[in-house]
Amino acid sequence: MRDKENKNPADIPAEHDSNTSTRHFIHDLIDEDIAEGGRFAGMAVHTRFPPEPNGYLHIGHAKAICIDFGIAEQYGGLCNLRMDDTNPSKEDVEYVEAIKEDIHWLGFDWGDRFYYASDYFEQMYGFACDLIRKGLAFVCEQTPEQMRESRGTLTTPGIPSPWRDRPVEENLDLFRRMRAGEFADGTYTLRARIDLNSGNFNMRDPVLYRILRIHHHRTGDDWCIYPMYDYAHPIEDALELVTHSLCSLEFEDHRPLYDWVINNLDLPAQPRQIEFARLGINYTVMSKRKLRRLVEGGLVDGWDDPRMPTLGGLRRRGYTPSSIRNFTDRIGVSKVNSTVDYAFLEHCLREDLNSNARRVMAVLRPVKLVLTNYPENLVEDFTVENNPERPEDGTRTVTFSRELWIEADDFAEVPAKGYFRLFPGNEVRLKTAYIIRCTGCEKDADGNVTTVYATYDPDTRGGNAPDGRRIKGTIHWVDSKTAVAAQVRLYDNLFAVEDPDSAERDFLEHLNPDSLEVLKQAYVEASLAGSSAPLNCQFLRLGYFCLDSKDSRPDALVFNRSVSLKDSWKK
RNA sequence: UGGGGUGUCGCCAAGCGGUAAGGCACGGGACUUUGACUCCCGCAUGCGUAGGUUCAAAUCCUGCCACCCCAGCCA
Repeated sequence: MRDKENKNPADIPAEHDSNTSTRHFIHDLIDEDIAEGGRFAGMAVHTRFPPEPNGYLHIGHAKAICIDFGIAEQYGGLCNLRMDDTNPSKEDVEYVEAIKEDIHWLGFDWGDRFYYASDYFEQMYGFACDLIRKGLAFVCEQTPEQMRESRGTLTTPGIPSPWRDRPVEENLDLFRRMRAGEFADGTYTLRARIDLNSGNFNMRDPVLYRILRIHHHRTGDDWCIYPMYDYAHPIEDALELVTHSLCSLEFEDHRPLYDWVINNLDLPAQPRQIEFARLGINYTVMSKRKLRRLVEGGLVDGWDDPRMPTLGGLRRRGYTPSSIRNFTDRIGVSKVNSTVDYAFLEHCLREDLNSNARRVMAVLRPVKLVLTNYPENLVEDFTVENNPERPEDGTRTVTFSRELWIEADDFAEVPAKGYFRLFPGNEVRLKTAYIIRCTGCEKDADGNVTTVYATYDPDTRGGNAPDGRRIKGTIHWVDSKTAVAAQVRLYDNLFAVEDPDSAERDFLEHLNPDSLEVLKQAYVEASLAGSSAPLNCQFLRLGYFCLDSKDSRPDALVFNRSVSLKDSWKK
């Protein structure tokens, strides 16, 4: 049913094309607009993603990107990328390239439609003069304090600025001189003349232009007056022939002003603003301001720390573009303030990596296993499948000898109820190698197990029992003769509480002290020697890991755990 | 107290007057050379709440309640 509206159904991943969650209320509204014709007659659906280049993109932006580009795609329309750079005090070119890179990484492309709001400064100035001529804007001399006082309160209307009825010619002259740099910063503003009685503060004569002598990253010092978002945005959209301007819920109050600008100017299009809820995820924070505090406070390893919800962080953590697109697609789009479980994001990653990541064996917390009846100098080769989900990915060879590394967790001197791994007297299968029987262990002075002893059954090569006996446990291992040492970083939630934002206390007080655990002496199988990023793989029975793009070197591997495997045993 | 929004399972979310989809999480079972994957089964007599209209209401009407956003020369 959904496909009826989708001009391009082939672009929707097959695994959820029967899922209604990809269709949502915005589709309904657009369908209505198309059916009505009217101001959208003859126009292709046209959206835009308009970030302000003042920080790095995070997964909340990914939701918006998927909606903006996704809807354009589904309707056979277009989506522009536009830097909303109307406030030079916060912006920097540094972010522009990073933003473009992140969007491309997600798999979206804006073609030749990359724009800057600053491209339109001259036209915006002209439109402002039009508003003045229509008596819809005036130059105001109120200070910020005076403006705040005369704006009124929730229950009382605003009172008119003393400059509200300034004659058109005088307004035109003053506005021209504002632009010419005749006045100091903050001394004059251009304001819209709308409705001081409105219950909506945005309509109580909002500021349209302010004087700001700040070097702009693109226009340099050409301008000393800059347009405000509420005035600039509808013009930017209209000039680009955008039909549907999608944004988040907090702009609902701004829509009347958006429409006011559209309706009072002679623009080439009349875009419609539609608002949706922004993404929240538990155990993390999403505001740029807070993420910045984490970075600047040195609490994380930069904007791309693998624990960060930034696209850079998720990428370094091992998240794939399709896992993120899938996630944003499946959480749906609505107007309800919502917080999605982090577990769902993890689910989407596991789902992707389960079918695509090659399996390897690695031992994170090594304990030596000695097979006392295995010949001292014998080395055998075993063939292992790279991905049981995808036989076409082939096989590889791992070596096997008398001394192996196994996971400390896979041995228990005294097994808990239901434990079916290695313990004295018990049999276990070494993945693809042999069935072994534990005979005991050796401990150091502190009681830590240092070596586990076992005998192997030579008749079970490959792990098959000729007598058909059932072996419940299969454990992973790495040959100590060929193992490659590696550092492995395990990550947990950055915050210890579900909603670090809500509490009375500062969000930083909820940081999870155990969000990072570094294992300096792990062992991975020899096939991984010399690898370099990007590399996603599954460490058998442990989880999905990737090479750290910053710190790993072919001769000194560093892995990040992207997400653990589900574990129905965990004590 | 003004304006704008939203309330369907622990978390997302369909539903648009005809008798509560789906996913995640969770619990149980089957399978298993990953305690993974996969596969079965279970999981809202209930849709913020109180009334009303109707043969029939999550869907329509009215009142209440709760939560979110807004008084930047930020976006």
